[in-house]
Amino acid sequence: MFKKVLVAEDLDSISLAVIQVLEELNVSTIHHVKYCDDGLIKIKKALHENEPYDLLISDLSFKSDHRKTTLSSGEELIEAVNGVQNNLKKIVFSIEDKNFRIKSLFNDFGINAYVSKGRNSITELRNAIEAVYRNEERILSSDLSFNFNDKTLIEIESYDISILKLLSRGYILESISKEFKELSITPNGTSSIEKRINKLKIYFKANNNVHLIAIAKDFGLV
Amino acid sequence: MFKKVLVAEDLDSISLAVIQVLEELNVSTIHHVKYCDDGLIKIKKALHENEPYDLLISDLSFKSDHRKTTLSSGEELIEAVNGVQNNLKKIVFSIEDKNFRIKSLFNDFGINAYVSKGRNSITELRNAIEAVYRNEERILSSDLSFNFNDKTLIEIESYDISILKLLSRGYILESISKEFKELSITPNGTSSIEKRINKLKIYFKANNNVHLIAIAKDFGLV
DNA sequence: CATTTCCTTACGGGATTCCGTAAAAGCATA
DNA sequence: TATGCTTTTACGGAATCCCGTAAGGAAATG
Repeated sequence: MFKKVLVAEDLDSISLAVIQVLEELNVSTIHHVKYCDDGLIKIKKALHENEPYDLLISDLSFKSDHRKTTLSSGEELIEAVNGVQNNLKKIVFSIEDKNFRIKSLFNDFGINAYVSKGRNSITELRNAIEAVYRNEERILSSDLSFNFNDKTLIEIESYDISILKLLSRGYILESISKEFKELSITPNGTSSIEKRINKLKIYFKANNNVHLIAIAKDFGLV
Repeated sequence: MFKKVLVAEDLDSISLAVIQVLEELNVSTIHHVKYCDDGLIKIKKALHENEPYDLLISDLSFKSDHRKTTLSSGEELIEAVNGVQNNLKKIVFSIEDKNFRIKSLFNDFGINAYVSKGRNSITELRNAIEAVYRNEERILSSDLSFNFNDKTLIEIESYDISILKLLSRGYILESISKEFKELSITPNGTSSIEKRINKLKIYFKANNNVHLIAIAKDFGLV
């Protein structure tokens, strides 16, 4: 079994359970951080001292409070970690259940398992840890199990997200066009952006922009 | 201390911690349900058998899964419970941190304490339970502590929420007007609704309807 | 009962979205 | 360079939103 594991989870009520699982699995060194920044520091330090972690179990969303942070989400933490310790195994343990985001975690962030917090997540988490230890890939807790080849949501790219983001901040077409020109994002004609929004509306079956943003918010795209 | 407590919480990783707190406080009978419906049944049954619960600790949001449910949120559970056992003490333990919703829990649902899930929530929860037992009122975990007299968000009433809900579902002004007429919600002229939306836009500093809905989503109003 | 005030509804013009068509530009191929 | 294909941009009319003004109606006041 893993020897040294780091848990990144802000809610104390949850980290308690995670640590308990790790103890039951006889992990000898279990560390826990409540902020992403602390997680990165610990990983760097361990690496520097030649006692690197075997596994990272991280949440995705972290509450913001008085403390100023550089890394504010699990994604950011994982991205940073990938830059310093490539071989570290990664399990994400989160409430998120949107295919789009989960797929991106496997494809873009190279995580090894995703466990969704739910009614039986403690067992699911234990299973996932054991499976990752056996070097299995792309482990998904059983309440999710979607098809990785399904292209439905994967097609939405960062360009679309940028549009949705600006829309949700009250920009009108012309302002979006202007902003895109400044950021050298193409295409940036109002007409092209309009067409793209139209595609999104068809895709998400939205009646109008207001509806579209409401849906995008529900999907966690913005 | 309380003798008989019911915990309504779907995430097993969290209920574990809650139950642990209750055990430490020497609560002799601790029951736990993962669905709101089960919670109501248990409370009714206990009442019927003349062994009612002293305290309910409930989450607000419950994941939906294969199982069909009548009550789908903590609010609905509490509302139902208020109808059958008025003297039951109620603590809400949730991640929610929007003043609007929390105030409504105290004012409209008569809860005794609100503890927000966070980095020190286990201690907060323990304190809240003890305070409720001492008959203290309106207990709030320390990371929130807002002013109850602050009228900023309390002014937004169900009429506004109805408008925002329909907007977020893609309705245009005219459709909202028609819908309101059918439901006998007044005022229902397109012009009045328009004016109300305008007020909301000023209030939330929104540039347009799209922006407004994005903000409303962020605030958890819809 | 007349007057005032507030709330609701109606109307209108400009801005923006919505949606289709067409021109212009970029790109590959021969 | 010429040709065809695709992507991007431009344009225009209808629908809807946006925002101010005003008319109509109900409740409050004297």
